[in-house]
Amino acid sequence: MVRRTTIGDVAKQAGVGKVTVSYVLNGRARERGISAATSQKIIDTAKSMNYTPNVVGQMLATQKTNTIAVVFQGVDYFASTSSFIPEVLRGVCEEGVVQGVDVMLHTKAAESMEADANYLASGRVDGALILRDAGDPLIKELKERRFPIVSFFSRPEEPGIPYVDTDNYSGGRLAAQHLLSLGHRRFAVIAGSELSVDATDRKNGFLNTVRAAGLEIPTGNVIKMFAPLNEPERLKRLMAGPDRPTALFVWSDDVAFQCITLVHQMGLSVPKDVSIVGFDSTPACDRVSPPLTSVRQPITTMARNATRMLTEVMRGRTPDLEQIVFPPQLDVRASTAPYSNLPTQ
Amino acid sequence: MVRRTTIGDVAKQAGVGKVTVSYVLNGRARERGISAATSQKIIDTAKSMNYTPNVVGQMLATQKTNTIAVVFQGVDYFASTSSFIPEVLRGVCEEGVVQGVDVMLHTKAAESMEADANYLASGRVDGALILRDAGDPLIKELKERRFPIVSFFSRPEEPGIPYVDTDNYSGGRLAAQHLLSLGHRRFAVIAGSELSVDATDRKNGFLNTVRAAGLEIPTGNVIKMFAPLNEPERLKRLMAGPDRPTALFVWSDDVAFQCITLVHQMGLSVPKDVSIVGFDSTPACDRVSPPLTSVRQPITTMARNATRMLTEVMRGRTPDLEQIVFPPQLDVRASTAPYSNLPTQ
DNA sequence: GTTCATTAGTGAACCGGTTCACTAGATTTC
DNA sequence: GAAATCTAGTGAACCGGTTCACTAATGAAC
Repeated sequence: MVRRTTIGDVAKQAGVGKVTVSYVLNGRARERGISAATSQKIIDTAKSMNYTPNVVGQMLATQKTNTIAVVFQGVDYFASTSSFIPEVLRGVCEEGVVQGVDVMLHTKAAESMEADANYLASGRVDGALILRDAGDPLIKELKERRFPIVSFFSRPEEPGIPYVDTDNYSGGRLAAQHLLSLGHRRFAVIAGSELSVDATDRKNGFLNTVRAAGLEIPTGNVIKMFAPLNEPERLKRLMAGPDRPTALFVWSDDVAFQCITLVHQMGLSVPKDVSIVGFDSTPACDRVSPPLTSVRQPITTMARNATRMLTEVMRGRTPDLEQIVFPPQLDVRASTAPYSNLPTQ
Repeated sequence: MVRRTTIGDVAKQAGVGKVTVSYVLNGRARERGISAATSQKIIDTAKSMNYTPNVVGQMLATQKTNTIAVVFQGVDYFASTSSFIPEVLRGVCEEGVVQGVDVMLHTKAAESMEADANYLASGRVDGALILRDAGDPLIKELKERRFPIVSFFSRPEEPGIPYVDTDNYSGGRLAAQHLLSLGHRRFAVIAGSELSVDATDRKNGFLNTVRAAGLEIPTGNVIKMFAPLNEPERLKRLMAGPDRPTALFVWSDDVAFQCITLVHQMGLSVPKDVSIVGFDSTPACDRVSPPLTSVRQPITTMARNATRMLTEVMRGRTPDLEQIVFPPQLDVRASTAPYSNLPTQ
C-alpha cells in the first residue's frame, strides 16, 4: 500500500486549516460559516488529490465504528445444508447497507466467554447480533457491560434484552394441528438442544397441542438430534419398532432433510409410511424429495428487523419495540399425507 | 457503553509511564529491559482494572486493522440454495482465526466501482478476498492502488493477481468423459455468465471433450442460465423437442437443482430420460432427488488457502505460490445413468 | 466612537494507543 | 578512575481524524 493522502495534505494544498477541510467534507460548512468559495476550493482540491478520509482515524475521533458483529453459536453453524445462514446474512447485509453499518463475522473459536466478550467490547464494533442459546453467559456478560446487543432467532433468558424471534410455540402447534387433521395419532418429535429456548418452544408447542387432542407421546419418541446427525440409531430403532410413529416433527429443515434420507435408507416411504414436518421452510425444501412440509419463519425479514433494532440501540434510542415476534406459517408440501394404515405396497 | 479504562489509567494506577504498560502488555518487556517485578505489577493492575486495549487506537497507531473483507459479486449471491456461500465463509472464518484476522462482509450496493474501491482502500481493512467476474474493473483498480487482494473461485483476467481456483476446464472434461462413457451422444450445456472465466472454462472443457470424441453440440443446445432461473422456456423447448439431449451439464449445483425440478415438471425422469451433472458437489447434492452427480471443488479448502494467501500478501511476503489451482473430482451420484433409448415406461 | 453581532476560519486538545530516541544510574572494563 | 556498557524506563512525536472555544475582521446599531 502506498502512503495515502491525509486531511493535512489537502489542507496544505488548499491553503486552509485541516479543521476547515473536516467541516467542509462532512457537509457542515454552512453551519460553521465557511464561505462557498472556500468550500468549493476544498472540495475540488480533495477530489483532485483523490482524497478519501481514513476511516480508522474517524473511528477513533468519533468513538464510533459503524460496524456490527454477527455472532453465531460457533463456526460449525456454517456447515448446515439449508440456506438458513445465507438468508440470515442477506438480511443483515441488506439492512446494514440501509443503516450505513458494516458487518463483521465473529467466529473466534471462543476459548472462553471472557475472550469473546473482550473481543466484542474492545471497541472494534458498536454492537452485535447474537444467535446463541437462551442462557448463554456471553449475553449476560455483554448486557452487564452495557454493550449493545440484539438477540435473534433466540429468545434470551435474561430479561431486558431486545430480540427478534418467531413464535416457536405456535410453530410447533401449527405442525401438530396439520398432522392431527391428517389423521395421524402416533408421533415422534426430533427436538434440538434443550439449551435452546426456541427449540424447546417448538417441541412444547407440538407436544401440548397433541396432548390437548387427548393423545400421548411416549417420552421415548422425543429424540434429540443435531446436524450432522449424532446418533441416528435411536431414530432407526424407533422407526423399526412395531408401533412406529406415522408422523415426525423435526425442529429444523436441515435435520429433517437428513431424517428423510435415513427413513428412505430403511426402505420406508415419505409420506406414505411416515409424514415429516420441518422447520424454517427454506427454499431448499422445494428441492428435496419429497418436497418438505415445513413451518416457515421469515428469516431474511427477521434478520433485517434485528439489524435495524440494533442500530437503534447503538444510537441510544430505545427501539419502538423491544421484542419483535413473528407469527410462523405452515408451508404444506409433499412430505405430509393423510394417515393410512395400509402398508407400503 | 460506559467509559472504558485506557492504557493511561492503568499506567497511573501502576505508577509507571503508559509506554511501559504498552511494552509489557505486548510481551516486549524482556526486549525493552523491563524488570520482572514491574511487569508483574502492570499485568496485575491491568487485570484488576479489567483493562483491554482499544483496538481502534491500536489500528491507528500500527496502521494495521488485521481485518479482511470478503467481496462477492453482489448481495444476491446470498440467495443461492446450495451451500456454496456458507462453505466459503466457513473456510474464510476458520483460517481467519488461525491467521488472527477478522472477517468483514462487503456487500454495499456498489453504486459505482469507485465507491467500492474507496471503501475497501479507506483503511478499514488490510486486504480483500474477491469473488468477481474475471474482468471486473474493481480488481484492476485495487491492483493499481496496490491494495492487497486475492481472487478466489475466479481466475482474473488481469495478470499478476494471486488467485485460488479450481481447474474448471478439467472439471468440464470430467463431466463430459463421464457422460460419454455412459453412452450419451446428445448433450446440452447450461452455462453461466460469459463474463465468468470460470463458467466459460467449464463449458469449453465440456464442449472440447465432446468434440474430441467426434460429436457436435448444436449452438442451440448451449443455454445461459442463472439462479433464480431467468428464462426456463429455452430449456423447456429444448427438452420438448424431438432430438432432445439425453444428458445435461450444468455449471452450478444451484442451477442444476432447478433444472431437475423443471425436467420433473415436464414429466420426464432423471436419470431415465435425461442425465444431469452439476458443479460444486456441495452436501445438498445428497439431499435432492435424485442425488446429483456433480464435479466437486474443495470449497472450504480453497477458501482457507485464499485466506492464508491474502494474509501473506498483506504482510508483504510474496506467497509461496501466486496461484493455487485445485484439481476437480467427479462425485457420481444417482442423477446420471447409462444412455438408453427406451422411453419412460 | 463604543458596543454588539455576524462572518469566516483556526489553534489546540483529544480519541487511545505505539515507537524512536534518549536518559539516569549502576556496573563492568581496562 | 574515566570510559564504555548495561539496566530500567520515559518524553515526545505520531497515526488521522473531530470538535470546542476562541479570534480577527467587518458591518450594524445607537
